[in-house]
Amino acid sequence: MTRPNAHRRLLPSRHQRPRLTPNVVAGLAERLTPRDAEILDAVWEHRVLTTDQLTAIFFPSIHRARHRLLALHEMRALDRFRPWAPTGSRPWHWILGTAGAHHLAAQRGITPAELRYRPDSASAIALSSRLNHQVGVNEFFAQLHTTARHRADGSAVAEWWPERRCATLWGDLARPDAFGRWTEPSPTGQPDTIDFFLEHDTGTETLARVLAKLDGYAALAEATGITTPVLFWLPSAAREANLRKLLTSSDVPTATAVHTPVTAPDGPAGPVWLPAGSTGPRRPLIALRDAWGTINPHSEPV
DNA sequence: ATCAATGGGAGCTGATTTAT
DNA sequence: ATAAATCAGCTCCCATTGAT
Repeated sequence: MTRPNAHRRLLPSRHQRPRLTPNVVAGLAERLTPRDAEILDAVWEHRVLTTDQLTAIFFPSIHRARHRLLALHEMRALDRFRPWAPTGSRPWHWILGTAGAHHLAAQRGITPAELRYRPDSASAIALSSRLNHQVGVNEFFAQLHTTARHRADGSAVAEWWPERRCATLWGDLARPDAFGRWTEPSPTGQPDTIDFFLEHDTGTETLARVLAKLDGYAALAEATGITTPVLFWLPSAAREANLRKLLTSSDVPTATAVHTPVTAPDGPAGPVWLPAGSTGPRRPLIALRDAWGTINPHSEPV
């Protein structure tokens, strides 16, 4: 009963997962590691994370990630789906499972109902037209985690607030895809930090509509007294060039980058950012602070 | 001593591309 | 048209490591 791997002999696993009884939920509490709990939390907060993304954030190797995620799946802590792909295969996409929701609620000291978890609404993302967008946003932060892990110098994703949390706080004015805080060590000893709002662009909105969001960000900056730069993470060089033509005047600091593997091989932490009004060279994420002068450094959001 | 996590090998599935 | 090669990703298995 206490051997987590014993049940793995039972195949096919999909049909052998236990029903959700109080016993299952209680058993989960004994078998989940602290990292497992973080995974459940992340999958709930960010709706859906792929095997690669969870590996980047939590695991030392893809091999171990698959191993543990499968175990969590069989415990009903996680659910998963695999989007159809025109060519080749896609990784598993992981979402919170019913037993995982119970555990997460207990961990937070609330009831499952208060968590507002519904299995069908959680899995709705699988068929949602926003799946690619959500996965893209999460990929941005997964790549930051990869950079931090690879450097092992103290660089870190200090904050990663999902769209839902941002909307709760500021939704009447602006609805960023995420709020983030990235830190890197500096020679002074005091770490460098940059706060940002992410606008992950998949090219489906008109540029006029994208641009119109900046009014909301300006209003938000005025309301809170904190100016937080907006980063546009774009799918193609053409899209970026067209947007930059329109970004010439703005009350909010902005920067753009193109997120193809060729243009951003090192992810968003690398020298890919071009501040609005600048002609180059492209700067690393951390260097954007200097690009706009000192905008209330180290200020707390909210 | 025990048990979970890790690292890596081997083999499987499902899909496409290339060769016969 | 059929078979073989190829590819990404997942699972099974075993030896080792690490924490308690």
